[in-house]
Order: sequence, then structure tokens, then C-alpha cells
Amino acid sequence: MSDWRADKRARTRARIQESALDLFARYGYDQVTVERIAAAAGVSHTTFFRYFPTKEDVVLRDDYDPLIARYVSARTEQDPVERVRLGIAEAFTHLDAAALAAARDRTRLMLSAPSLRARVWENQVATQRLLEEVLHGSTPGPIPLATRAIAAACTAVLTTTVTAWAEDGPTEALPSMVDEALAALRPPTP
Amino acid sequence: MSDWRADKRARTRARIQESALDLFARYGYDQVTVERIAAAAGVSHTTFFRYFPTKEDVVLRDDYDPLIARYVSARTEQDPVERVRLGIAEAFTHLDAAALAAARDRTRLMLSAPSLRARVWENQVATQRLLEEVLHGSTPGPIPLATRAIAAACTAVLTTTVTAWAEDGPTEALPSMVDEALAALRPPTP
DNA sequence: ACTAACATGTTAGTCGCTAACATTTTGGGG
DNA sequence: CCCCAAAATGTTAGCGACTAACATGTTAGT
Repeated sequence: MSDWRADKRARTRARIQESALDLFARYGYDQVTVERIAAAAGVSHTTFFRYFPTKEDVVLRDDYDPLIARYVSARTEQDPVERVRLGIAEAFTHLDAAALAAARDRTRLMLSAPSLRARVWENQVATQRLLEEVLHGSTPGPIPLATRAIAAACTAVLTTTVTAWAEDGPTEALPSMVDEALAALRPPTP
Repeated sequence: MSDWRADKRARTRARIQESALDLFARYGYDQVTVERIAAAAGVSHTTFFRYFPTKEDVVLRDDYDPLIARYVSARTEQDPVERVRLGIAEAFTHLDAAALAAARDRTRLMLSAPSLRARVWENQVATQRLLEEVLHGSTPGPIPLATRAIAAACTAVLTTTVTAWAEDGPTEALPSMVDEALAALRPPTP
């Protein structure tokens, strides 16, 4: 059984990541060298890079894209922004307080270092592409500019809201903040 | 007159930038080292960094934010998205074909290297903040989430449109593409 | 036990970027 | 005209992220 191999790899990976996040929290992202992380995890810096392509990637992984895709694509509203808004609202009902708190910590860390911040926006593009496809559905042909625009708008609103939440807002307020922010994209006065 | 000083500095800066862009166009961003740029410009790599804080900054500067701010804030529409759309449309009337072509080249270069792409999204945040302030106007107090969301949406739509334009679209089509994309944020069926 | 695949360490190198210090250039006042 | 101070530049050395080459160990299947 070579699953033993995969297990060990996973544990090593987790150990490196935990060491890194711990050190980052204690001393700040820029003050912690890869060498130090590797030492704390009991490996060499080469091994570190075998598990994570860059120092930034230790922090970066975002698991929420699949969630969004799932609950947004299940929605049947005709207006795309409403689909996104209600889909995300539903996705939030499947997250507990611990998940929110963890997301908040990671977001704060990401905002703390310039090089990480830059990568946040790269992640945003991934989410945006995903949303484009969800909104475009199974319709054939290239994704029209209008759809891409709407996906871009929703994604940017999401990122902005999460940022504002991580900086200021109360920990449990994210769902209502997202709702409010996306609602702002709707026509101003009915 | 020590303005002579500033003049020389400006010319050195321009020489470095031209050398860099030339080399980037020829060999690709990653294949060109700072050392090589400096040599081509007849300076040392330390001098390079005295003029540009990072290698990325040689490519990056974006002069269009003030334009946007000016023409959007002059608009009087009540709906913020309409203000942005018409303001930008007006700003475009003050740009000639050469400016568009240059912007297109620079955009393509930015999209070609990952490290540059990442910085694009950081620039986007600057534009977003600017738009937030323009839309918020002179009203006192912190900028509400709804305003930030709309600014984020418009900025993301802009970036997405410029990206699509740089990749595919005909050189002169940017204004109409921006118009179309921003219009997509309006309610779907009147 | 033998071997082949795989994970890891060692070493040395490149490149972006910074700091300390020496050197040159330039403008102005005696 | 010469000397001085400030500004611009070069030299050198170093740090840290990241890569490649090679050696070593460790495990899995025969």
C-alpha cells in the first residue's frame, strides 16, 4: 500500500504549514524566513519548497470557491446578481463560527504583508473565472463580456466585503455584510 | 538653477525605463535581469533601484486614475454606476489612438508575467479607493459598505474589460467595451 | 537480500533588493 | 579661480527567496 506514502506527505505538509502560521502569527510574515520555518518543522528549506512552491502559498489556499460554485449554480433566479447573493447566503448557512474565525485570521494575515496582499487579488481572479462559468452555465460559445463583467463585479464586492470584515466588522457579521454589499449592486430605488 | 538637477534625473529615469521596456519586449520580463537593464541604460544596478523601488515599478505606473476621478466627479447623475459609466465615456473622448495603443502594449506586458499580474490587482485597489472617495463626495463620516461595494464593482469591471480588450479586442474598441460592460451592471430587463 | 522508486539533505548558484562606504560630479561662495 | 558641500553614482558585500545537481537514505515489491 503506497497510501502510507501519501499519508506521511500530508502530515509533513501540515507540519510545515502549522509551523509557518505559528511563526507568522508570532513574529510577522516578513520577519520569518523560510529557513526558520523549515527548521521549526524539522526539514530543510529545499523540502519546504517541495511542498509549497512559494513562501506565500503556505498562507494562501482558499477552499471556498467550490462552495460558492455549488450554491450559486443551484439557484434559479433570473438576475445573476441575485443568484450570487442568495447562493452565497445559502452557503453561509453551512459554515460554523470556527470556520469564520479561522477565515478571519487568515484574511488578516494576508492583508498584513504586501506580497500576500498582491496574491489575494490573484485568487480573486480565480474566483471570478469560476463565477463566469457558473453564470454562463452550459450555454455554448465564449463567455460574453457582460457576463464577465457581472462576475467581476460580484467577486470584487465579495473581496472588498471580506476585507472590510477582517479589518473592522464583528466576527459573526460576515453573512449580513455580504448580503448588504451585493444588494447595493441592485438599482438604487425601486 | 538646480532645476538642471531635476532635468537630468528625469532623463536618466526615462533612459532606464526605455531600456527596460525595450528589453522586456524583446526577451520577456522574466528573462531580463535588472543588471542587464542597468547596463543597457549605462548605470549600475544600485542606481536602477534609486529610480525605481522594484523591477515591477518600471512597467507599472498608471496615469489614468486622475482622469477617472476628474470626469466622474464632474457628473451629476444620481445613480453611481451611471456616473462612472458616463464619466469614463467622457474621459475617453480626451484620449487619442496613440495613447490607447500604448496602454494596450503596457497592459499586455503586465499580463505576461505573474509577478506583474499580481501588481495589477494592487493597482486596482488604488483606483477603487479613489472611486470610493469620488462617489462618497464631501459627505462626512466613513465610507459606507454600499459605496465601497459599488466602487469595487465598477473598478473590477474596468479591469476585466481592459484585460479582455488587451487580449482580444480591436484596438479602438475600448470605449464601447467599457460602456457595454458597465451597462451590464444595470438591471437586466427594463 | 536486491533493486528501483521516492523522499530528503547538501551544496552551490541566480536574482531581486539593501546598506555601507568610497568616488565622482556639480554648483556656489570666497 | 579654487575650494567646499551636496548630490549622484559606483563598488562591494550581504540577505533572502528560489532552483538545480548530486548524494544519501528509506521504503516497496520481487
